[in-house]
Formats: sequence, C-alpha cells, structure tokens
Amino acid sequence: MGFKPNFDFLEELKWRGLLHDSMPGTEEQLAKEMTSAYIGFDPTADSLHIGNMVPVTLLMLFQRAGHKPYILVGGATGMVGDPSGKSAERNLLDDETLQKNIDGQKAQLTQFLDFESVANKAEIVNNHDWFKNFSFLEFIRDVGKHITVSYMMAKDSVKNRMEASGISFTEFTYQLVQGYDFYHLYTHNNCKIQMGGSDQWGNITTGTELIRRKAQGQAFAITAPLVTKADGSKFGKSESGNIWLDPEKTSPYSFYQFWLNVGDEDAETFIKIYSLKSRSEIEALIKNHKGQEYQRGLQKALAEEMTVRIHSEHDLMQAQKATQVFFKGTEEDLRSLDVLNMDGAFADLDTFELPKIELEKGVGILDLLSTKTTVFSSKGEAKKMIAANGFSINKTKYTDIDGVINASQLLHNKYMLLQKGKKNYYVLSVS
RNA sequence: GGGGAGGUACCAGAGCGGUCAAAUGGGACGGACUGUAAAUCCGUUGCUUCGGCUACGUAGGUUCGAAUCCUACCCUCCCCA
Repeated sequence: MGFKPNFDFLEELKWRGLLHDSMPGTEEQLAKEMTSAYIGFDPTADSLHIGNMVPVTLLMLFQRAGHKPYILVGGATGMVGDPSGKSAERNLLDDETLQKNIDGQKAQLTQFLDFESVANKAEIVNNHDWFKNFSFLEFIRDVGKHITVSYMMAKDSVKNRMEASGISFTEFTYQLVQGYDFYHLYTHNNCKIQMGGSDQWGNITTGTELIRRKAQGQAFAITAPLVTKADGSKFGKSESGNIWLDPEKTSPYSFYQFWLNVGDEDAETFIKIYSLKSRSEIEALIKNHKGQEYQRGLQKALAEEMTVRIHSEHDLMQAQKATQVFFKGTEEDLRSLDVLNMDGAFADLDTFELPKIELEKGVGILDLLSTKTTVFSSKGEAKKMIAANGFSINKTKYTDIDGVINASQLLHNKYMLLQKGKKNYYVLSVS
C-alpha cells in the first residue's frame, strides 16, 4: 500500500486558521491511510451562501491532500432541525421545499469537488435514504439504547436551550439522528471522520460515541472555527442579506463586490480561510499588502479567486468591467462603451423596463423613480435623496426634483443608468 | 392556579391629557473626506396631489382634545405554587 498524503491536512488547517479542534488520534489516522471524511449540509435554503464555503473549503483541501470526501445532504436531518446555535425552536420545512432545497444545494456542491475517476473521488449521500425505512421503534431500540439522556443533556446546544426557552423532543433527538448518520457512514462507507463548524462538536461526538458503543470502532472529529469579522459581527451577510452562490439571488457583480469590500482587518484572515492558493503564495500576498493597504491587494486577489471559483472567468471579467465603469468612470467613459460591453456590464444590475413611447413623452423624475420603478420607496424619499445630492443619471449628478426625463438621455438608445448613493445601481431599459 | 410588570417608530428606550409624527442612543441610508476603507463631521430616517392623511398591542368608551384616562380582549416577561 504505502499511502502518503500530499500534505499534512491538519497542519494545513492550522496555519490557515481553520482548525478549531480535533480528536486525539486524528493526525495518525490521516497519515496512515487514505481516509474518508464527511460534512453534513443542512437544506434550509435552495442555494448555498458563502457561510457554507468554509465546510466546502475543508472538503476541497481534504481531497487535495489525497483523502476521500463525502457530502451528506440532510434530507432527514433537515426535517428535524439542529438546535446548535439556535435560540428558538425551528420551523419545519414541508417535503416539497425540502426536496427543492436539496436539489439546489446538490447541484452547487458538485462543482467544487472531483467526482470522477480518481481513487479518492468525492461522493454525495442523502441521509433520507437510510432513515426513510427506519421505524421509530427500531430507532429507539437500536440507537437510543446506546446513549444516555444525561449524556445528551450535557451538550451545550441542549443545555443552553433548556435554560432559556425550552427544547422540543424533536430537536432534542437531533443529535442522535446526526450521530446515527456518522455510524451509518462509518459502517457502510468506512467513513472515519466527521468535520464541521465548532458548533457541531457536540453532535459529532455523539456520533463517535455511538460508533464506539455500537460498532466498537474508533472515529474522529475535526471542527473549524466559526468565521466572524473583526468587529464581531457575523460574516457572510451584507446589508441586503446573505451572499448566495446562486447568481439569480446574488449577481456575480455583487458577489465580486462583496469580497472586494472586506475590511483591512479581516482581509488577511479571510484569504487564509477561503483561498486555495499555496501557503507561500498567500504569505507573499500578505507581505505585499502590508503598508499599502490602500491598494487592496488581498481583497482583489480574494475577490478574483472566489468569483472564478463560484461563477466563471467570464463573470469575473464582466464584474471587473462593470466595477471599472461604475467606480472610476465618468459619463464619457460610460458613453464610450459599445453596446456589447454595456449589455454585459448592466446584465448583473437590477433592471426596470419601460415602454419607449412613455419615455419619449417625458416622465417626471419623482414619478419615474418611485412609481414607474422602485429605485426609491416613496416620492418623499426620492425628493430628499435628490436634494441631498445622492442621485445620478448616467454617472452625472442629478439635482432637479422637478425635472422631466425623456428619451434623449438614453445610452445607445436603450439604457439609462440610475444611481442611488455611491454603490446602488439600477438600469432603466426601454422596450 | 396566585401575585407583579409591561406591550411606543428598524432595534433599545423616554413620554403618562393639549406645545407629540413622538426625547435620547444604536442601526440604516445619503453627503463631505478617502482607498468603493477606517475614523470623523453634516444631513435624512411614516405617507402625501403639501391642504392634509394614517400611526404608540386590538376593539370600544370618556373628553373640545388621548400614546397618555376608563372598559374588554389578545400577547410577552418576572416571582410564588
């Protein structure tokens, strides 16, 4: 046999700041043979968001190290609800939503790992497959029997909830269900490691405990810290909500912008966590960044890498082009773009359609912005923003609240670029 | 089951018969500055055809006039059992 990993996985996680905790013996196991590990994904939405990228990155690194990654989608666990890190009982999803979420996430997950041909090819499993025919009685007899209530109650996720608002039997049971997943994968797929966020430690150890008692086997756990920003706030959300991987929900432009806007204090932490570049490359970037933060070298490198990974080279180019015009450009730059480039640059922005005849007749500015479109939520707001110098048409400040807009302002006779504040762009497109 | 406190704008929280579209703080948004940053400063933060209109848990009532007083209902929290 003579297995030798491509690199020391735990060591890799350590310098990246991705290692929170691991069980004793994990390192030896990984050095000994090609090992399988899994991470569970909770189907709470039909798309992953960048908060899910940490576990995805763990699996990508794991595979690169020469080990075999498993993705578990929670068709069954999604029906129960994980109490970890939640302060209140969760709403259950109906079957249809759940299935839609699973399908959506599966499609995204498959693009990050190698599922073909290699010896350590990734696999995807759904715990619903082994839970659907598992009766309640069988479960409490075969699984519940091995774990004591006091063991389960000692978990932080349970303890916190019992002290606060209470916990339903359903959510209390969650750790057993997740624990059984681990047992199942251990016995059927020889999967010896479960990875996850540090909030999953309790659930994972229930699994290893179950494996020890029920299968007399030894299994391991690796957890990653939960990513937070320097100011303590949760990472992965912008003002307008989650940053999704689905381009329908978060455009590649917004996605690119999100990474570009990472604060200086966080840039170093995040590039280590999210970038797949080598240690020496990353360290060189960081060194370069010091002292010339204004260049935002780290943010750019990270934004480029992530946009290409999640979307494509093409999307990155479009996003950069749009960025160039929106932030550096003047009205002339904008007008000098040819139709093709403009189509691309505008494709990611929120677009409003308006019949051409209407615009040719002339539309009052307030009417246009709050009635015909939803750039502003009310005329009062539109009025205030315009008066406060916070609105531009085609990159030129517009300050006349009684103004009338007509077709002469159109770019290439089809677009008008409306800008609210510094970063909010909308396209008015005539038809 | 008994006793107590309370429900006010995005959040926290003052107001307790008129001068209240509602103090203050935070958040958010916009402007200046800048690096599409941080910090700072300034402005905005219910709708409006600018006459008004709708809002302080819900429904009624008292009053010239109610977020403020009364009645009922709904909800939340705390203490005791």
